[in-house]
Amino acid sequence: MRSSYRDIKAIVLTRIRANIWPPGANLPGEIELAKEFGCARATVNRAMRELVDDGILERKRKAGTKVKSSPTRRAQFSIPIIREEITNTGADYRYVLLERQTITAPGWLRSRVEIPKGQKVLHLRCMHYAGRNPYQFEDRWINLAAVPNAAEYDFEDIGPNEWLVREVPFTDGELVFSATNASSEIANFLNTTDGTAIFTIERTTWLDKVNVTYARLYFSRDYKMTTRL
Amino acid sequence: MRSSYRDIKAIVLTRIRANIWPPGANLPGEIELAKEFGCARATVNRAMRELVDDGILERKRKAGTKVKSSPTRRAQFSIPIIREEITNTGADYRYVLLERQTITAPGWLRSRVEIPKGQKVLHLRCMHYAGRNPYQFEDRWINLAAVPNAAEYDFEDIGPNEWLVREVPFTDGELVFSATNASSEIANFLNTTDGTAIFTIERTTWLDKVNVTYARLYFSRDYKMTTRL
DNA sequence: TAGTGGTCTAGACCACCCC
DNA sequence: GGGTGGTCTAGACCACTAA
Repeated sequence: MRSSYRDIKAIVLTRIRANIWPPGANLPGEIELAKEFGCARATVNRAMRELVDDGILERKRKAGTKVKSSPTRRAQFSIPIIREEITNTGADYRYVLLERQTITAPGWLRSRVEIPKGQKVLHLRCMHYAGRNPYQFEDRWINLAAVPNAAEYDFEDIGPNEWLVREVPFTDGELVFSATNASSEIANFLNTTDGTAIFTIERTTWLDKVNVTYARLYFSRDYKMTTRL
Repeated sequence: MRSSYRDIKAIVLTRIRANIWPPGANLPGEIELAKEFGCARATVNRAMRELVDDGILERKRKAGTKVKSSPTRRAQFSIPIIREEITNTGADYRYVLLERQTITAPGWLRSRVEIPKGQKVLHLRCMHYAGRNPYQFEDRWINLAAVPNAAEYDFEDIGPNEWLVREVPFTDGELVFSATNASSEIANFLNTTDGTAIFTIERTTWLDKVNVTYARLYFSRDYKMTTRL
């Protein structure tokens, strides 16, 4: 049996680990490798392209392929729908809308997401529970100019995140991870004490340069986000 | 000009956004799409494969291709070499080794990373600075059975992360993100007050099931990790 | 069991960019 | 200018799995 692109990836990785091709080294060209592995050039090409995706190799036309000198492995993760994240652990998911209010976009929000002055936004605050335990407090603003039908939806049964993901497409997004000391209000929602370190995600999404929504997600105490490389 | 795989990706995304193919909908098969776009099936295949990678589509043999019902976009990020992360901001990078000690792996570490009893590990504690400001406190353990030559390296000039990335290959890794209240010791290192919320990364890597290293990285106050979707 | 995606091939043309 | 990777093609066989 000839080599598949998976075989080739494995072989290349082995050689890199064995220091046959140390960081910074140039690899043979695709044609030569295809000859060595007894396969078509396209097969080698696919293997190499995936290794670039994985952050192992660098390629440039004419210059060739080399092992990245500092092999910064790329990690992939996905922000799951919170309902699924909770039910996957076996717990019951419960959602509560705390507040729903149409307001004029405040200055700090406008400066953050480039919303014009006077623009109306929908402000929502909600809690997500895993069984009896608070799981996440969500503080969210939705740009009503970008999502007019949000104004008619009550968000009593379905959280804004889940609703938006299903109803409103987006082209760009930003995620910011940080740690926050719980304010007394947030501590109260999350059933913990003032000042507790809270894992926080800020999420912003755009549809073709127009801001759709901005959210701050405060997770319960001891929440950890895990990723494999 | 015929369609390239990039064109096809763009068209498919447009149709999904225009609700021509709403979440959960089945797409035509590759052969049919190839006919529509006037290109080879392989070209369609590549476009579709990448959309699966991006978290937009799901595919199963025989069942066909459908739009993910909850389009969980996957985000990619790379953990940069800390030196580069700092010098990229224009600041000077400074590294200080605080402590270097060979010890028998403590129980909590063994249980976490499956190191046999009695195994020697190298324990390092270091600080990374951006200019005059503390940037990260690193608490690291290196499995000397997996990385014997770490015992002979002094780590005075190069941080363990950077050294390991260059010297020791790994096959698997785990990243855990969380928020921690600073202990008085960590607060001291990071020049902040007790209890400050600290963004924390735990990183574990293995080489073929053998643990290489485990590290806890405590970032300075207000550190944020940003990713685009 | 039949239909769909998964993969491979041999050949081709092209774009980029280092020398 | 010429070598390298980037992409596309037309055709083929295979593997999985829903029906």
